[in-house]
Amino acid sequence: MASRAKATIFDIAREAGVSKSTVSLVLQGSGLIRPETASKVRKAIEDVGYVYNRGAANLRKAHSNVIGMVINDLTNPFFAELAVGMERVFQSAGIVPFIANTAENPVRQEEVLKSLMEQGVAGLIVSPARGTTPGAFRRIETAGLPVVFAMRRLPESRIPVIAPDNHRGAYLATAHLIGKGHRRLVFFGGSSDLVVYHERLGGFREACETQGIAAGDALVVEGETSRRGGIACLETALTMAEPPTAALCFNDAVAFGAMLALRKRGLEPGADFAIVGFDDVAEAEHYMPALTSVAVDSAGLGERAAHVMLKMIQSRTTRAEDHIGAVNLVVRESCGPDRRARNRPAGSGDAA
Amino acid sequence: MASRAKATIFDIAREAGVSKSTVSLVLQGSGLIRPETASKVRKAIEDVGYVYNRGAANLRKAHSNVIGMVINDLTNPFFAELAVGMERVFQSAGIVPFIANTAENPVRQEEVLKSLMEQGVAGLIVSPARGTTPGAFRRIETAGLPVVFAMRRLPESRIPVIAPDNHRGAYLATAHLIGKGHRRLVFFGGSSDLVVYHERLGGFREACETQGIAAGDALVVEGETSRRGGIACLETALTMAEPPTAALCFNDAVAFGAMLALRKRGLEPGADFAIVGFDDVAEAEHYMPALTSVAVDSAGLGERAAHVMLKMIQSRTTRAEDHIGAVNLVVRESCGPDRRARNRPAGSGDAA
DNA sequence: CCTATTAAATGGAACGTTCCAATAAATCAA
DNA sequence: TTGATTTATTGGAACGTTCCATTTAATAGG
Repeated sequence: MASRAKATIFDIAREAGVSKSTVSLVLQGSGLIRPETASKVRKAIEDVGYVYNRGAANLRKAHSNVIGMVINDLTNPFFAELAVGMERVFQSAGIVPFIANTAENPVRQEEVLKSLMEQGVAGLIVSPARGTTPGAFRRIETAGLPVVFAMRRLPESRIPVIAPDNHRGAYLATAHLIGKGHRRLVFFGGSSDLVVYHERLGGFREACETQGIAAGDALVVEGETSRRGGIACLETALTMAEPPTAALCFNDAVAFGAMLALRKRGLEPGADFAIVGFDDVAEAEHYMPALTSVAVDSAGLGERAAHVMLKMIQSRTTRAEDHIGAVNLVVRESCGPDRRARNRPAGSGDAA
Repeated sequence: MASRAKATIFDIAREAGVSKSTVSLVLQGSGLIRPETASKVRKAIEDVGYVYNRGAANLRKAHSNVIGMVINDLTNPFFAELAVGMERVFQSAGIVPFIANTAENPVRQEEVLKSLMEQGVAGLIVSPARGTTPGAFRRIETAGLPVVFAMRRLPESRIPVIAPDNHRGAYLATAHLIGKGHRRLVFFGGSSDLVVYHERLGGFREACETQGIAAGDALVVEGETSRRGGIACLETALTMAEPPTAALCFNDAVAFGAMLALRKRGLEPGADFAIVGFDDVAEAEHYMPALTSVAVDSAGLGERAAHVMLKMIQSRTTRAEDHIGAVNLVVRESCGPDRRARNRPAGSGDAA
């Protein structure tokens, strides 16, 4: 049954006693073909075990039906959620998204992008790896391929971005911490080569300033954006002369790491040290203690990114509006009041 | 700079003053070309903003450099780890893996497989969705495309499988539970349309039998293989006339769910009810309490699957040996001894 | 019955590569 | 110098589709 060489439309044509053009028309669901002929052809297709060669087709057709999704860290559940959101909308548009992981490695990213382009994707949705060079997307842009950045952006790039309102999210979270009585705050994780980092840190700083926290009391500890990074950040923070009592973490992974490190030191997250995360991944709700976090609706952002991409492809443009998604703080159990504040007059003795 | 129509090797040829064949040769890194000519061509490639059309090339060449990775649940961190393992080895072989998610949906899976085939992938690594029909891979097999199943298998299929030793893993875990004094055990999650389920359940049952647990005391509660499934399983188990004191869970997600449900009822996982997971995802170690689980070395299995695939492609065969990966039980804090056993003579009064 | 119109099916060129066979240029042996 | 050999380069025919321009067949109008 399995003929050695793979079947082409010519084989189908012979089998069905029609011309290759007729077969092609049937394959495309054209209404020009008489129904009986069409079903005869369809039977032949089945019989010869035909598989459509999209590469050959794309040689003539303008655009393919696949779009590439380039993600910087597949093991972060956050990105899986993003991916799932995108898939929902692409599926109903008859588009197949292929996901590729860059593992936060710009070199790998380069390869992956190249490969995706060579494959003839119709568009690219990218969450760029840390340390991506400014020129990394020049090739793609000059090729006129639609690209949208999801979650992350590059400095001075004209590529549209779909991302949550990082500044506001961080502001909200920080204000919450301050409202709980904390005066010595720290920002954990991330690094300055990430635009998102500056946005979140900016929100953190603004909240500190408007709520009257002295600049010197708003600490910053950079680090990896992973659980491991969170552990490291906490260790660093606790060795400080005047250690903080609350942390806003770059993302939930960092927050989980920080909580873990607290436990290792016999401290209880929430009671002994307040932690707020960012992203609100599914785990946040189920953690012990449940993590207070800034919900960004990752699946929703994924859907949005997909829609924008669809529109770009359709209108064959490479430009689109940025979309800044609403955020909201989900308060759970990981940030109680500052304990020391309860034992002293509030606001006193905080400046170093 | 960005010429409207995309550049082809002819454009490069004109630019460099050579023939298209020369360009092709350079593109393939052939040693037949004089170095100076080659670099002249390479410059032209750069100048015209050329992007290689792999679809066109594959029309002549036997095989592409992309392999498809079809995963049933991208949000399960376990699969992300598997994917990462595969990527490591494919990368060094110059192969780009494209990941597609089926979200445990056989229809979606069908689409995804079709699309991947049409794209001309060189091979497929698949963790089949629950409820995959036996014929789902017939098309692919008759096309002679190499396929390997990872983690999951289909009943009566000749497709090679890379999976952990599920039977043994379950046996080990169950024996551990019994060793801790538990006599009323339950198996949580999964369903009988999964071969893995039967394997793990088989190990569970065998351990019960050899360790002298009455058949009636080895309970089974089927359910989704997710956190939510675990919650449901636990609820069901606790409403039983004579509830179990320990559970082996189908996977870690189910275990996390079960622990969560215990907490909701004011019970402490480990102390009040023993839980063992399966897969040992990264979270297991960091959970509260840390989850005892069967480690399967997912990244290692991913690497193995990739190697097998590489060999199949190379030797253009569609057959390969199954690979059953070693497992080991990682004991943490989620399963203490049976409390009741401490208050009674061991082994008495357990049969219903 | 002839012509105009519509419907259905078809042949051929094109898409961007690879690869083989052929040519052209350079080197060598005699 | 001539012919043989090696080294670089090239033209042309595939590869499996799509799509346009045609052809053929069927139907309708007069």
